[in-house]
Amino acid sequence: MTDQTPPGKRAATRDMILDQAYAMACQDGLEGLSIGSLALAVGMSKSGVFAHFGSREDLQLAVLESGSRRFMAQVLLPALQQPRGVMRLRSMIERWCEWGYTYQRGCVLLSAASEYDGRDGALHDNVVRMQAGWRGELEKAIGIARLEGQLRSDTEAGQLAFEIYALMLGLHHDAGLFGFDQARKRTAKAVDRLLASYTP
Amino acid sequence: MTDQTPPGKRAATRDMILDQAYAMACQDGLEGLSIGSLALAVGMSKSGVFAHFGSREDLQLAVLESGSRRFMAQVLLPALQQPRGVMRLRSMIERWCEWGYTYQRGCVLLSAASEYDGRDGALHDNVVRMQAGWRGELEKAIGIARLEGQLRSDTEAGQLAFEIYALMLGLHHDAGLFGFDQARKRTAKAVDRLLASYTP
Amino acid sequence: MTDQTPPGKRAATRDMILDQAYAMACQDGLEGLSIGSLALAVGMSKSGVFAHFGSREDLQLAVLESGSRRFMAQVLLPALQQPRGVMRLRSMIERWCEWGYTYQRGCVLLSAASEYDGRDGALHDNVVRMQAGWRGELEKAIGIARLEGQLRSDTEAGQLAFEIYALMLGLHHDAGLFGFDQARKRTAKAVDRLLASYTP
Amino acid sequence: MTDQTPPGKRAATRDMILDQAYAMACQDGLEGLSIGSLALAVGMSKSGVFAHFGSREDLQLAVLESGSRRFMAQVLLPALQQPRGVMRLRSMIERWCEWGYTYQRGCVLLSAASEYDGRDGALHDNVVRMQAGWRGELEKAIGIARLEGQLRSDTEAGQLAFEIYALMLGLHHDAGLFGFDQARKRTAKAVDRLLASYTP
DNA sequence: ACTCGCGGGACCGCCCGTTCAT
DNA sequence: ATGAACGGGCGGTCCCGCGAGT
Repeated sequence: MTDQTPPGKRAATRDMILDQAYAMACQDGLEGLSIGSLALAVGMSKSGVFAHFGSREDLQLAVLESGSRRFMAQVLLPALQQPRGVMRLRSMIERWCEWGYTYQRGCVLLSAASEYDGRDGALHDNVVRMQAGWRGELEKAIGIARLEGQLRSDTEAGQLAFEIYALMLGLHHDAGLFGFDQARKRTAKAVDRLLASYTP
Repeated sequence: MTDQTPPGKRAATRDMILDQAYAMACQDGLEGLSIGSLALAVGMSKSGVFAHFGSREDLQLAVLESGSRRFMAQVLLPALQQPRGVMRLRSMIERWCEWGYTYQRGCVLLSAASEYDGRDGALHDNVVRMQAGWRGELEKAIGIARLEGQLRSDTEAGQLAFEIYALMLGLHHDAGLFGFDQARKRTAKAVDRLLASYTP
Repeated sequence: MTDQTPPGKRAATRDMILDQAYAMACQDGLEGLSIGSLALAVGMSKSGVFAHFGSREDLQLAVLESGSRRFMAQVLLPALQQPRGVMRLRSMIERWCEWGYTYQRGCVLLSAASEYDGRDGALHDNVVRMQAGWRGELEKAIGIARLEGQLRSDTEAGQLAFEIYALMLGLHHDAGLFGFDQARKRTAKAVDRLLASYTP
Repeated sequence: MTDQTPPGKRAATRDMILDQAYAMACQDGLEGLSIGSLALAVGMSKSGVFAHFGSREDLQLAVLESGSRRFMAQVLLPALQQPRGVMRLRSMIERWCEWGYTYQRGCVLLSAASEYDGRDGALHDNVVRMQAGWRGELEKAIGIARLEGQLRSDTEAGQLAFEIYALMLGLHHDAGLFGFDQARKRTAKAVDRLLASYTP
């Protein structure tokens, strides 16, 4: 519990770096991260920053996972508090819409998907794993809603999850290029229409 | 007008470079373009390539515009041959779906949108302009279809265009991460359902 | 004398580190030693290792001296047990030939000689001192053998010691590049011929 | 014949760099070469120097080969002008003794031998190749001298070449540590005695 | 007393976009 | 359209010191 250097100094510093790195990656993508500029931003030396991660790729992986944890904490977990069914599904979508636009602009996970879709390596693999994981959560919520009788019994979870996902990509895209507000409204409308067409 | 070098030699070389650059950008994005590797690929010297564009950014702009022209030629123009109305709209979507997956994987324009959405500069501006232009074409086609009575009279062109766009993003996303075929099928289903819900 | 930490804990740790450092220096030379990899090899932290020596140079000096002590223990001391004269001299040479090739390949002292011959500093000075010391031992043994009448009375100790030394360098060189066995045989022949030509 | 950049500009610059690199490697060994300090020494930028070689290893290889060419030009070729037999062999040895101590101290080839004997890679391979080549030349000259009847008919070329080589190593070693002059004298004596013992 | 965690600063090899004279 | 060179930045490794824990 009590270490030799103040309790969690290392972890604290690492988290601080990671926070900054996450913020920077939200703007410039994971590929845009450079250890030098990150070090400058957190007021440390390059080697000091470097030592916490061991390699640039490991830093990127850490940022990616950090993004995933944040996403889970702010989107998935609160939604799981909601009652099962469409209400929970809607909550996931709702929170997802706000996610990334409260504090900063952009979402590392989505950017990462397009940055690493063509390549291979640890980054690619983890991106796929995370996207698949979250997609699975969506499908699970859809499945529950169908069981509850709140979605049509012939609803294909994969299909609906894909369409929801597409709308979020649309939101992200339009928000980046044309502004968040209009995109947000259109997304809301589209979600309503989408769910309506799957309602019995 | 007539130089010592054959009439269009310079332009021809430039086009050749641009072709290669476009192909490379499809894989690694506009930010992944490097003058050195491009020069290597076309068998010229770095400065030879460089001289044709003046700066890396201008090269990227040229590649972007080249992508746009290709897109117009392969997606928009053929669709405009189709009879006005939903048929033309469907043709646009259909061609859009295949675009980028016949010759190579990926679409520079879409990648560029996520690469430059947060930044500013000439690249960003041009990306926005092109996206807006294409979105406008979609909306125009939607408007015509509505006038023809093939879409419900309360159809908001901007909204529907947004939703179509979102589906294409979904296709692009899933194709990159989980494979083209399944993504293509889901997109087709979603498009059908989407247009159906806007049909009178 | 008696601390809170067991009596010779520090010295024991230091020796353990030194052993490892010596082994590593046999392979990569004194200049190839790095505190980081040494720490990794002995399972300590870099600063833990560092604290035992104060600087990289001091570590190198310690390794050098360690090499010298080992050499004295395995080559000089046993030879001094031999009866005075050519027999003792031959014993020195014989043991020298085997030295460094029983446990590991290479000899730190010889490598150090070529690593530091051009430079100056503490390392250089110590290398010179040790080489001179060992050369002196050779000359002393030669002098005794001459007094015993086993070498010609006009034998110059310095000259003969130089030639013996040269053969050992030849052995070391050829062993490293072309293999130990052939080099060993040629060295043996040369030593025989050399001593024969100095025998009355 | 007439290029756009002055005839041999590139080669001239490269040679100039190589000269400096060779001089530096004579002092600090091939492993001591660093592109930064080399660039500083020749008054160019790091990238300017780098571009001439493509990698540090290639630079080292170039320096190594440069050393070999110098050696051949200053030692082997002039000796081959001498009449066949012991005279030529002596000429090789004589020139070898002076080699490296007229302009600068030390010999890259010999240092390289001890730097790379334990490792593997292109450097090691080339060092072995060059050492073997030169050793072959020595043996060839010895063989000729034996055929001429100037060396005993039972002379083993490989053995004698080894012993000559050893003496040169001894010269190099002692010159570096204790001064050139004394080492030179002892080497001369030893060579005389060595050849005498192989003379019929 | 000894060891460690943590960080700094210099430097490394390498690659980038860019310029200028040819 | 080229060849030569530049300046700056990259990720990474090195040796080293400070402050604190056991």
